[in-house]
Amino acid sequence: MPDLFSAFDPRPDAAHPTPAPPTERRAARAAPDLLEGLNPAQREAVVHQGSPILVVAGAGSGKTRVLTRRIAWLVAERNVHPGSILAITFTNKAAAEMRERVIDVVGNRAKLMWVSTFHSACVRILRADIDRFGMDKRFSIYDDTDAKRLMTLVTRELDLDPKRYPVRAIMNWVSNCKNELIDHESAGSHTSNPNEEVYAEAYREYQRRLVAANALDFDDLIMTAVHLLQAFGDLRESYRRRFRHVLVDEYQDTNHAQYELVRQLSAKIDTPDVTDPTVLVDPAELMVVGDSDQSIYAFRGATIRNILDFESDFPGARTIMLEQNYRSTQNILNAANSVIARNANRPEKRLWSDSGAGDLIIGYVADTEHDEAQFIANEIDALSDAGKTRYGDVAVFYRTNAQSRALEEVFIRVGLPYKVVGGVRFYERREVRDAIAYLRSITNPADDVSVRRILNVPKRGIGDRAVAAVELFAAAESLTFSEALDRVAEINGLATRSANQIAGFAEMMAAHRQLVAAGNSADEVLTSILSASGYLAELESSSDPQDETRVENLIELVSVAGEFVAAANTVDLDQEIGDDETEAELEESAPDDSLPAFLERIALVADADQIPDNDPDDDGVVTLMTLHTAKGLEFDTVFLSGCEDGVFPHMRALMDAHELAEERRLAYVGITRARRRLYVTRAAVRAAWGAPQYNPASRFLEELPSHLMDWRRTGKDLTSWAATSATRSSRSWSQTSTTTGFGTASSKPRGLSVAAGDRVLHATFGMGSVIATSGTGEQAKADVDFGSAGLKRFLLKVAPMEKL
DNA sequence: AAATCGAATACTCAA
DNA sequence: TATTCGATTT
Repeated sequence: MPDLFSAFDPRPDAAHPTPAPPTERRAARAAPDLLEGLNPAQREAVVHQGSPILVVAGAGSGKTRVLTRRIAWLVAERNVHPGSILAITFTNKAAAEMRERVIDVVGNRAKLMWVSTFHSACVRILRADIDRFGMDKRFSIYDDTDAKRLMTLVTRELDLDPKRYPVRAIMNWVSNCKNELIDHESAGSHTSNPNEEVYAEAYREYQRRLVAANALDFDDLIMTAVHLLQAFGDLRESYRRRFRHVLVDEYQDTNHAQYELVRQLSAKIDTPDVTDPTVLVDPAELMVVGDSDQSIYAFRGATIRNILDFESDFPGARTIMLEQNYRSTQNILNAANSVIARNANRPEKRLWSDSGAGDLIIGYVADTEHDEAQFIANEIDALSDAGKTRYGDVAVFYRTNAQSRALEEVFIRVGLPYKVVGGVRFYERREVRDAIAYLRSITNPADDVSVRRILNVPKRGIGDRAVAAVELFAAAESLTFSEALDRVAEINGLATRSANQIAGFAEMMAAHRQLVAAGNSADEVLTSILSASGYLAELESSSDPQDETRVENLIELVSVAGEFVAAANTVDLDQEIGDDETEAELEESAPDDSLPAFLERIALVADADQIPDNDPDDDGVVTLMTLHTAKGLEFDTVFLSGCEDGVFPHMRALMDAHELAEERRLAYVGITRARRRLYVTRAAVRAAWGAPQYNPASRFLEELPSHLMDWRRTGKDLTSWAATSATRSSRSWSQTSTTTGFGTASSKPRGLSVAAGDRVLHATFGMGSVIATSGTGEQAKADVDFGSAGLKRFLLKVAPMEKL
């Protein structure tokens, strides 16, 4: 890979604003087009030269447009070589779109750009040079589930009490370390309590096993890429020479590791090549785009520090603000502004639009989540019948994936076409994961987690005892698990049947590694292993109806692989690459339909990559997704469902000011996705884990100016049973109802009845206020906020508590 | 070694 | 509610 970089000289970057255009025609056409329709601030961002630049882009202010135009401008006007551009986007889909649009303007040479997500870019860097850290270039990428499995093994080995040290907690801690670029060796010195000493030890062992399996988890992708650049000057230099322009989208959601990566790539070149004066010594031009009000990924280490401190991080930096919104009506913007204004310590910023006030925001309070879904379905139908919108222009948002169920049930019943984005993901289904584990075992035999997953799937009679014997042998001979399998004849204490089965398994895997080595494409290898392993046969002969859909999913996976292979082998014949590109460059974008390439692709698909395309020729489908997934998108009509305290904002955010601020930003993101129509809905009663939950109105609803609202149904309209404890102000309701549970009135007369909004006095925690109630009868519980003492949940039957 | 059943657990958000 | 885990049985 480094050879490829030196195979071309980046052309001298245009110091002059209007360089000689490659062809007269292109320049004559492209130059005016690229700035057309941009406001002055946008225009400035597009043509800015030299110093680092931060574009503060409010929601809907046309930042994607700015990014795309700027890249096109760089290539068409400033004669920048496409291969020297690195653009980081948030999703692969966004990357693909941006690439397409630039190709439209400057032609196929644009394919030489790196337009990708942080993770894809890092994988690319690692695939090229991770062997310098002693790892194989065919490393596996472990997702969250794989990582969790591995960590569970670690805790078992270290004999940690899973109650005291939950796997989840350890993983979060490790993840935080990696986001801060703290490796397993130095983690021990970053501990502040005895618990963390244990975490650090688990980190060390986890990492040791990860390396032994020749695997990286998601956080490693970024951290290891940064470490690679930090460790090897020549590598660092070659990337810095290569990338003359670095552009980063959604900068507010970068974490420390990502920030450091950007810095590494766009830093000054330390050792200018004095022998060749044409080699550039200036650092790459850096442009980052973001909006601190849309920062919603703190839970995975994102810090708005990066955007707030940009000017001090990059001396001489310049900031451009984009405040004009081209997306939404003024009513929607005012609503968004009014909500986000409640967050403390934010730089003042107000979006404005000249597209008119537009419709009022429609609010609806439903009795149950099903009624809420029914209202949404009815509204969508009515809008569609009236010709006001197409299904494809409508989206329904919710805070958590679980909320999609009620919506789906109703949408199916009324026949409303929809698609759920995210949630139970395709690649997380058992059969798909099994198939992927097979593929990973083939490409990366050291991948213990995958090999062990499928060793006895389908059943081969290789049980725990056999696995233990293999493990023992592997440890004694210091082999990987897979290598031990290959030498099954030497293993003692193995039942003959098991030994035979293992030998057969090892042979099968070896044969498939041959297939890959012989250059067979990903879909061929997949098809072969599914039948050779007997996996498909077992599902097909099963009588369990669930297995039918499993077979369908596997067929789907095969066809995904087929499409991948086909796409990799597609060459555009109608557009030719400029003659100034060398063979080496072309080779870099050469088709790769191999199995490792396929695995890499599917490891990094994001939820947002699955969003249905909006084909103007048909009606499309309604899109259902979480608020997080909705970031960066826009729809004519948006439903913000589940606006209830405890749901949105989420229960776990209620006690912490920072988390609450993040939830509010999430609300801001949700509201600003809407172009013309915004609905906010909530349900008084919602089933959670089987038991009904009564939630009060979301505090964000009160933050919407009432003159912008059109309430179709309010808390006062609730059916009486649903109104029970559902509203903050309805104390009278609660006294009539909750006491009697369901027909067991006499059994527990001492069960306290409370409603959200009630004040209570607790024997140990003192005074608090009821946030929400859940369960009925004997199981009735209440969540009470005691201020500094925190939020507690009580079983009302036994809680030493009285109502005030 | 595999199948079956009941209990426990889990729902934030995600590359 | 739905899946997963572990213990128990065959």
